[in-house]
Order: sequence, then C-alpha cells, then structure tokens
Amino acid sequence: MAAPKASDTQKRTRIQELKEEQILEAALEVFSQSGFRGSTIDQIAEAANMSKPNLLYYFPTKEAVHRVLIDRILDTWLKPLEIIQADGEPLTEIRRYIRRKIELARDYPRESRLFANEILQGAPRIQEELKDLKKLVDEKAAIIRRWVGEGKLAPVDPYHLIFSIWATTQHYADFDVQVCAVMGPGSTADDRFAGAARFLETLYMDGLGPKSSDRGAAS
Amino acid sequence: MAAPKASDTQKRTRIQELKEEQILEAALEVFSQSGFRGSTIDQIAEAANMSKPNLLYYFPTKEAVHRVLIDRILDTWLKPLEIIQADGEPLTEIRRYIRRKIELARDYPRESRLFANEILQGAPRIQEELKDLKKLVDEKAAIIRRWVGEGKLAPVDPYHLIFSIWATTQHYADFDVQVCAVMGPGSTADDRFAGAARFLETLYMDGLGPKSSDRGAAS
DNA sequence: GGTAATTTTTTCCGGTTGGTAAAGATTAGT
DNA sequence: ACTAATCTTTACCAACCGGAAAAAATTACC
Repeated sequence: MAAPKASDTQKRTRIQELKEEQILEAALEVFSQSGFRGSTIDQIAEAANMSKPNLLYYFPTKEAVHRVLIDRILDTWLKPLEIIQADGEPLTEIRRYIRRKIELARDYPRESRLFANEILQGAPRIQEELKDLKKLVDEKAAIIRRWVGEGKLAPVDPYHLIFSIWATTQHYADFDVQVCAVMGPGSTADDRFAGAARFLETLYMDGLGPKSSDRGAAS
Repeated sequence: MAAPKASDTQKRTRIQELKEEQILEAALEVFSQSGFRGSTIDQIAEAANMSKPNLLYYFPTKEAVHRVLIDRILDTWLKPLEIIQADGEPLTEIRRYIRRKIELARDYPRESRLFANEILQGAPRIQEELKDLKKLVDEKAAIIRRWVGEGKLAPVDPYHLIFSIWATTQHYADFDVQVCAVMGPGSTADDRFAGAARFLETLYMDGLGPKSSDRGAAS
C-alpha cells in the first residue's frame, strides 16, 4: 500500500497512531505561530523529528494536516457553550461559561491562536464549520434572550454578550505577547489568568445583574 | 540616482508621493488578509497596479513596506488612549474611550487585522514599539487606579480593564467573518457596530459604576 | 528640443516550497 | 527465517519567492 488510508475496519498501526499524533502536535506548534501560509512542511517535520517526505507519508498534503487540527479545535471550542443551560440560574451559568473559557485560553493557547489565525485571514478553509457555530450560538442566544425577557438579566443583546466573552477570554491567549509586554516581566501566567478571571467576574456579574428598574417592571 | 531615498531637504517627487501611497494602500489590503509571511510582493504589486520590480523601486524590501504600515498603525492605535484624562469624570472618560475604539474598529478594520496578525505571530518586528505601548498604558492605568482608590469606580484591575476594552472592540474588526457568520446575512456593518456600542456601554457603565458598599467605605 | 534625472519594463538568479518517485530499511505475521 | 506489508530515506522537480541588473521609456528642467 502506498499510503496509510483508513480502510474498512480502521486497521491503524500502532506506529501510525504514534506518528500522526507527533505530527499534529508539531503542526499545532508551527501553525499557531505562523499561520497556514507562513508555515512550511519542513518546519513541521523538523518539529516532529522526521523528514518532510516521511511526514507526507502520513498526511497527503499540508492542508490535510491543517484540516485535522481545525476540526479538533472547533470541537473543543464549541463544547463549552453547551454549559449554558436554560434551567440554570442566569448569572451562575454565565459565570461558569466565562470561567471555562478562561481555562481553555490558559490551557490551550496554541489552539486558540491557530483558530484566531484562521478567522483573521478570512476563514477560507472553514466556511462549513461556521454554520454549525451559528446554529449553536443561535440556540444559546435564545436562552439568554428569554432570561432577559423574564427580568433575570439586564437587557442586553445576547449575541454581543457572547462575542464579548469570546473576545475577552481569548485575548489572553491570542495576544499573549502584548499582554506580557504591557504587564511587564513580573507577571506570571497564573497571575495574568487569575487576574483576568477576577476582573471579568466583577465586570459581568455587576454589569449583567438585573437593574432595580427592570426588576420592578418585570415582576 | 538608483533609488528614491529621502535626501537632505526631502525633495520627493509628486509621482513618488502618489505611488508610495498606492503601494501602502495595496500592502495594507494584502498584509491584513494574509499576514507578513503569507503575502508576496507580487500580490501587493498587482493590487497596486504595478510590476514587482517597480514596487521595489520605491521600497527596498517587503519588510520596509510592512514597517511603514506598522509604524503608522501603532500611532493611530495608541492615540485614543490619550483620551483618558485624569481630571475627567471616570465613567465618562471610559465611555468616550470605548466609543472611540469602536469607531476605529469600524473605520479601520484592515489596520486592526494587520496589527492583530503581527501580535498573534509573536510580534517579531515590533519589540521596540511594545515598550512605548507599555509606558502609555502604565500611565493611564495609574489614573484608573487612582479613580478606584477614590471610590469613583468599582475596584477593578486597570490593566485588565484596558485589555477587555481592546479585546471587545477590536474583536469586531479582527473576527469580522465569524461575527458575520454568527449574526447571519441580515445584519449590516452599521447594525453590528451600533449594537456592539450599545452593549458595551451597558456592560461597562453598569459593571464599573461605584458600588454602594464602596461608596460608603471610601468617603 | 535637447539633456539629465527619474520611472518602468524585461530579464534573470539563487534559494525555498509543496510534493513525487523510487529505492532502502524495518517490522509483523507465519 | 522467510515473506509481505509498512515505514524511512535519498534524490529530485516544477513552481514560486524575494530581490538584482540593466536596458528602455518617460518626465522634468533649461
């Protein structure tokens, strides 16, 4: 056989499993720092401790490697949204979502940057996936809108609320070098993310709580 | 003369002025979409309606073009921070800053994306400029901290406050395709930015206002 | 209208890039 | 231990890339 394609019953070798993970790990490192076009197969291969043709034995093209990474990341990135449950306490649900997103930014900054790179450059390779994203967001936005209607939340647009949570949390992964440069060499990663969590909690809990005027009108 | 270098008294031709602007405009378009490494001189030259060697007659290298753009953008990007004045009303000053940043994201999205691309990929070409940024932010952070100390503002970390404003406003420029995909084809750019401004105003004004407990303790 | 300075085009080059071909080395199953 | 499948390496290529050289065309100045 010329290439390790997944046949009928998925008979993947132990070595295939190992090497493919090795490649994906290296590709994540390289892609997240240089973007798709800015990264070369050679760079990825070197980071994965193998030769370029050897890498191309496991993945047919550079784009194939990228696609697998994007698919995985989108999954990880969308899942936290499902935290938000209609039958929960609104502020508690939102607080949990923010915390989870901060954790993701802290623990998977490369994934965040890879995704950001893709979106920033027009998302040419993930048009289809964005539709799934819209579906999920629409769903959660409806829940938030209902909360607002019930006076359990300040009257805010649910889409912009979600965008602002994405933006503020991912900022610490995507713009890490800027954050570090501004906060100076004294700050550790733990400092930054703990500080961010504390700040965002204050901002959102106080900014989103139902206002006295609404409370009177809604009940 | 082999190249149009700025000599003693800056005798720049009318044509030089014109063509250089033409190149910079084209380069902004290309760089902002593909990043530095992902963009080619040919792409920029074509977008500027000239040949590659012709472009290289005005700028010695690809990096030289990029540097001019970065320098210009950093200037535009930093200036709004100076809006924040110590002798103003805290919430008013912050509201004005947010508005200005939203305007910038709306009117100069390419500049925002070019800058984001640079930071995202580790800011290899603007280490020096980040120091100026830190100095300016430190200055404004001190003002905000004083406001907090005087009980005029909820007790928040000034750095994270500034980061969150950057993140939320620039998000609409940098992640435009994602925002559009989620909000659907029905939303116009004006819708999105006006909606964002309204949301952020609510969030920050309610989230940052001095709390009753603080007001009592500070006076 | 002639001449010098400026601008543009054509041609080219060494290095890099994504990817192929095929031979060689290793492993797995018997 | 033999064989077939899998894995790795070496060598290679065509396209692309940033940039140089120099001729050709245009413009500005007197």
